[in-house]
Amino acid sequence: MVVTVQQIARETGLSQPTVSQVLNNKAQRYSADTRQRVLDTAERLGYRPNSAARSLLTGRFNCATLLMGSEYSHNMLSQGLLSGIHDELASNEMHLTLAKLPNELLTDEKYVPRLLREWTADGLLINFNAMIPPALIDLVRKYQLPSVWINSIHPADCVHPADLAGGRVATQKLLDAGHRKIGYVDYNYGFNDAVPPQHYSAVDRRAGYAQMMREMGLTAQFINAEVCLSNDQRLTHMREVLSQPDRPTAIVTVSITDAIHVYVAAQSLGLSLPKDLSLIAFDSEAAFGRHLNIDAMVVPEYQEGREAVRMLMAKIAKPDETVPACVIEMPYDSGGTIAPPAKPS
Amino acid sequence: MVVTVQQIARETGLSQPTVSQVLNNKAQRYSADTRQRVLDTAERLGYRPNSAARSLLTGRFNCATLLMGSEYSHNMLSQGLLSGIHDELASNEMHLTLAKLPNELLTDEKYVPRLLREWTADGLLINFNAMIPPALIDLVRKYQLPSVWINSIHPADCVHPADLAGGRVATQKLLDAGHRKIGYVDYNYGFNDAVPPQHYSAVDRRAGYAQMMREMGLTAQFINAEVCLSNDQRLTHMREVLSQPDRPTAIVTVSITDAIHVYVAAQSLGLSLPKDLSLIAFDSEAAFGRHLNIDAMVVPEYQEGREAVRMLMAKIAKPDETVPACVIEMPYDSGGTIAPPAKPS
DNA sequence: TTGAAAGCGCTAACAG
DNA sequence: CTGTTAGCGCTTTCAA
Repeated sequence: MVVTVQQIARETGLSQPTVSQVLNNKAQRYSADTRQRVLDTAERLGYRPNSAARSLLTGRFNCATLLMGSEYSHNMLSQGLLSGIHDELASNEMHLTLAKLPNELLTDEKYVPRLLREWTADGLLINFNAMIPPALIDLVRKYQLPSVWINSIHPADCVHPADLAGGRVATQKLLDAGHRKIGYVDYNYGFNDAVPPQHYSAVDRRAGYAQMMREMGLTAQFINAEVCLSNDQRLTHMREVLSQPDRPTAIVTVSITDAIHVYVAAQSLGLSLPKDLSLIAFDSEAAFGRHLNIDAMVVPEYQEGREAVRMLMAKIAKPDETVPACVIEMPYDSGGTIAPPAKPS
Repeated sequence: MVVTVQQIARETGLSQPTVSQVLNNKAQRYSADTRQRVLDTAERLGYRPNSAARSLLTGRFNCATLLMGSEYSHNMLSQGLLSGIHDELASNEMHLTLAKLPNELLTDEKYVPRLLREWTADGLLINFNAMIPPALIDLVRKYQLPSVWINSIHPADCVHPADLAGGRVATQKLLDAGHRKIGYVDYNYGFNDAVPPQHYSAVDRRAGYAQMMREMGLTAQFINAEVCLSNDQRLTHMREVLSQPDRPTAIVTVSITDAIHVYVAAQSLGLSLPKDLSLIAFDSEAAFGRHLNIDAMVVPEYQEGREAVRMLMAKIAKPDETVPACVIEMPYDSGGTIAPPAKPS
């Protein structure tokens, strides 16, 4: 059935450690003949090293676990982040296991997924976008595994985008084009019974916008609602906003969803972008330019993933040292939706 | 450092196997006192079983590997699929490792990721949406690991949505509402230099639409282009189509991206949905209703994931038996974009 | 240049 | 009820 080193040893008439040595490329000291014989039979039999046996011996799993929340809004596991994590792990000869933390943990503190109950990985990447349950933090500490927080702010050992700076830059782009009446759209903002609660990124992006406007002596105009609106309600609301005589000439949105609503509302009012309205959104790498071309501050997911793994590798090497928080700038990508305002205000 | 059964044995003065037995809940035959002592010290020391040691002994890794292409268009790893796979694995006390197959494999046949070179998982889930490289198929056969194909059609051991039936149902919905001039939009269709080549799903969805139209004695109207258009070009093209006097009164789109283009183009022409135009799209679970409310045939990703794992578990149990292909119906979800045509044609 | 011996952490068999 | 013995597949000494 499964081919072991032992079998190759028998087959070749060599000792089991000899085969092991040859297969691991160590010790060029073996005779060319022996080496060839071993490699040939290994190939012929389809030998594959048993990672469990090696782990047991080395004490390393060559594996990191990505821990995520189980609700869509909690994890938003993006293609880019996953790719970045995967690629950087791969370049360290490590692989990735996935653990979704079910809602049970949030309520029933007893529940812990097997991946965490057992000793399976060398490190932990924690991607909880919002509402990190305190039980999780305890668990991580108790688990004593090198870990890095992704997309959340901690004193150290974390990586996240520069959302505040992103908010500033987005606003700056519109200011540079000559806009003064700039609105900020986040239809998920503000209502307390929101599920999930606001993530820091939404708060920071908004704050970046507000800062920039204040510094320029301009009035911030927040466009949102007190309650959670449906897509259609948002479109209607947005149409109302854009129908006002003193409507904003440019808009920043916290997400691509909001941006699409602005885009569609504008179209239906006969406003064309960017001639009559400028628009810039925060967007993920994977979604950028996918549906519509919209200027965006792009969440640097891939780089985040790579950076997180680099930090994790450092922590695995020196478990007792903390790594300083890593804040990654958001690049700006043009989508052709920014132009000077029609009539200078 | 790392706590082992051995240490608990020393700590409690018991033998190492005794501790092991107690921890594994087997053998209630131990004295209550002993059991308590073991469990307490295990808890106190923060004991965690070493999965490698167990794997070595049992010959099972309690783990499945999800194999994906590394290009966006190749994998489209959706939230739903991942969740389904994860949850079904979890309910079998298994976990998930991820392996992205880099482009090297497509060209350099020598390259194989470590996860496949080594003996690490009990089974393989293969999610290659398009262009499965022949080398991969060989590799899978050579690897002799129980495996299930996701989102691709094979004689057996595969799970995929019923795209053809989906195309028929989508068209039927519009027919039922009274439409006769029904267009089909797929801007990625038709040009040969397309990257990636057409996935079967696009072909089947289109074929389902065409079948239905033919059966009703109606003329199919395919809306696409000979070359790959940008988002803006698609919008322009769509506007032209919808400006014709004999424009379709209803549209099926192969993807949500195309649907958004139709939606926006319609809005900009002053056509409101569903009054002036009905629209139904194929959409993923994760994206449904996310940006805009649009009627959709929803790709049953979560269920696919669960089904794939169920099949895999069966194959792991009986590696020599094949499992019949599993085709999953696509549910229809209303988004409020279907209504009878304005003037009955 | 190769083989023998030991042991990683754990479970399963059997003996007491 | 509990301890002893053995061994999973592999790597790492160390001896020959």
